[in-house]
Amino acid sequence: MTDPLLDSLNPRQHQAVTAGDGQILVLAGPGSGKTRVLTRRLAYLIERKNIPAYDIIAVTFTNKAAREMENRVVNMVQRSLEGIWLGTFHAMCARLLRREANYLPYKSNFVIFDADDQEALVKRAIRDLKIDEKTHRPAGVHAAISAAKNDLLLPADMPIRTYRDEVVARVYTRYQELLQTNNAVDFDDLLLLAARLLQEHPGVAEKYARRFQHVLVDEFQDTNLAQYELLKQLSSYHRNIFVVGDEDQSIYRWRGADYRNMQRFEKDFPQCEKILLEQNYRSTQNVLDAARQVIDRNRNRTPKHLFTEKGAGSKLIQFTAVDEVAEASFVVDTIQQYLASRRAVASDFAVMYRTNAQSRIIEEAFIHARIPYRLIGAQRFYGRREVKDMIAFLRLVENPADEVSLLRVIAVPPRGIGEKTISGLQAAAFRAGISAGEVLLDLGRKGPDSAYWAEIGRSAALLADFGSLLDQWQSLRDQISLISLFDRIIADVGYEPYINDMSEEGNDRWENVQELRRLAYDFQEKGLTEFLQNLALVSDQDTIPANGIEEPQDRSQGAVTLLTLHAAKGLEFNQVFIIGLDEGLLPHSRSRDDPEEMAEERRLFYVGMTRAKNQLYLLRAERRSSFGSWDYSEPSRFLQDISDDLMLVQGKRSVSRRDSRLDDMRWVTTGVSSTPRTVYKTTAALPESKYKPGMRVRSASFGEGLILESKIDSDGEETVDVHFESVGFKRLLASLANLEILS
DNA sequence: TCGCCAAGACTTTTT
DNA sequence: GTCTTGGCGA
Repeated sequence: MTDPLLDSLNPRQHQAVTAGDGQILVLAGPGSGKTRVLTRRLAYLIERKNIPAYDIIAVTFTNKAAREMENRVVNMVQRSLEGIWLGTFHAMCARLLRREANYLPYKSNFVIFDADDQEALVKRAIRDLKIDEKTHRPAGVHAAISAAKNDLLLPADMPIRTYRDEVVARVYTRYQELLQTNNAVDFDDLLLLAARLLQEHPGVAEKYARRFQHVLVDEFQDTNLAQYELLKQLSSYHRNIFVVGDEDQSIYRWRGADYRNMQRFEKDFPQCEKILLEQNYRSTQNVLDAARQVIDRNRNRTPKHLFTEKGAGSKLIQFTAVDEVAEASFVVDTIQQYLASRRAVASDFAVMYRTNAQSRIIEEAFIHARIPYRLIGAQRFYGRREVKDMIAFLRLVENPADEVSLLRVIAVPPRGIGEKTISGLQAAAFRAGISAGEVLLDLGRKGPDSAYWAEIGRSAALLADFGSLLDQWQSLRDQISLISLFDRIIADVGYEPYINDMSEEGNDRWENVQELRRLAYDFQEKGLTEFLQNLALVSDQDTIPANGIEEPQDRSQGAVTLLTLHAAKGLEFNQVFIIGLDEGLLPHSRSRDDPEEMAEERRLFYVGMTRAKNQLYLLRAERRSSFGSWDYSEPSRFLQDISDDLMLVQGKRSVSRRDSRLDDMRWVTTGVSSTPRTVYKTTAALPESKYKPGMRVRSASFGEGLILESKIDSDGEETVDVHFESVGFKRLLASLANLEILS
């Protein structure tokens, strides 16, 4: 008899799924069936061990992973999953905190501030304390506060060794005060507050620890101290904790993740059972061997010997392009060749890069070649102004104390409320000891009878108008549906004509608002609070369709996926291009001086490599344009770790110089012809430029300098980039500059 | 108060 | 080259 739960598992997977009670540590290499083990384990506990779903907590890092697990388990078990705690760390913590809000200085309907809100609030804290914003950048201070929170440190616990530490501690203190008055928490607080709540209230900790007979954790290598502590607390009674992870895929150090939690786990639970999953079901042996050559240089890890039954497969291909445009066109040309020969469809491909900024050139190339692509991440939807505006209106209805949202929309669209009026409102709120939102509501309800009317003076009527709108929305909130509320807000403030000026961009903006409205549809039942929490906790990862399920669409061929290496974790593609294998980019220059950071760059590359099922392309460019001039770079050190027998090195494309007339031609790849040819550029037909890089020149106005670059545009006009000793970089028209050639 | 323009900063990864 | 910020005029 075959058992659908245990069917087709390899011996190691089987061992993990059916492991007994206690602490289980599964070291799962890439492509080794990690998700499968986790979902089967969950199903096994419920179905075979008769553990009520209610007594289980399973945590992941992304909503997508949680959803995927849920969907799979639902299909495997007869029983209902009702009552299970299955979700992301952040969502599970939010649930815990809302339930136990009476132990906290927050109301249970607190809002969750996203990255932008957090930075705005840090900025405000810095200004409140009259600290210089230039020397203490809000982003940097926020990063320091976030790091402290991930290490479970409150402002009072901050070690102070330098003046900077002292500044950070003060801002942190003020920042927390502001969050509290806004009835808001940030991402890190969700973890920190939950962990500390359990630490400080043994009664509460025991309640949850007794309930959760089994704790399951995905991506354990990415946990930070707060998460680790939380898991320990939750599993402290039954002591059944099942974690799955891979040190080699830990890529969130900068977010406080510590892969050594894997080792800490072994120390904290010496009797734990450790299971190694090494059989890979994704990649060819060549890809695995190359990946291993890269990752084996890291220390402090459990060596793994990934193997596959797929066979060697084809060699990796390395290509050196002359610049980032040539790099992009190699990607596009190669994909077109596959598509033309019908050996692949667009969705088989992924292009991965270290920094989001690299996506633009690639995007342009895809647009020109008319290959459909989808871009993951880069805040493209939730970061949009119009989307944030609408969310801010909704958050204000939910929680008028949310001053960040209030300030965001109080003058949107412009309604005569400016800086002065706002500071008057804030001053009145401060004196009354209540939030600005409450003052606004009072003005709206009572008009001239409000105690604040006279205090604020001239502009009180304008504030009262907006306050009255807010008041109406609040009372409508429980009477009408979420969608109706949404529409009502748009109508009341005249948002549509404000953002949609009928231009193409205006239409896009309005489309985004409509998209948000569609998202609200799914929360008609669950309500505003849930909708807002969901908006705060969705990640870009969550927009990637689940494995195997293609978007219901149009282009039956799907689209090429463009994404950062970070976003690639957990995914797989037939053909993978990793671009930008240059020193300074991958590994990134910011990791240069820190061995731990460098090791993480290596892991990041490893994660990217192991996404490839069949073919892996590694690309680099000898130079890249960075605002104005060219950056030249060496090949990434990681390339040198891959042995010659695994990799084919291809010649570079011959473009000797960037020329604006070629920019138009560059993309003229022949999409219709059956053999799309690479367009090779030559310099033969070009008019000679008078000035050449490296020449020394003298200018009447700037003195002596060195030619960095020279190009001729379509009118035959020559533009030169010169570095002058006196004034540095200048871009000049050769015909006007009258440069004298010295050498 | 608001919109326009110029100068300046800016590129690491994101729940 | 692009996005944000701040200053200035209407």
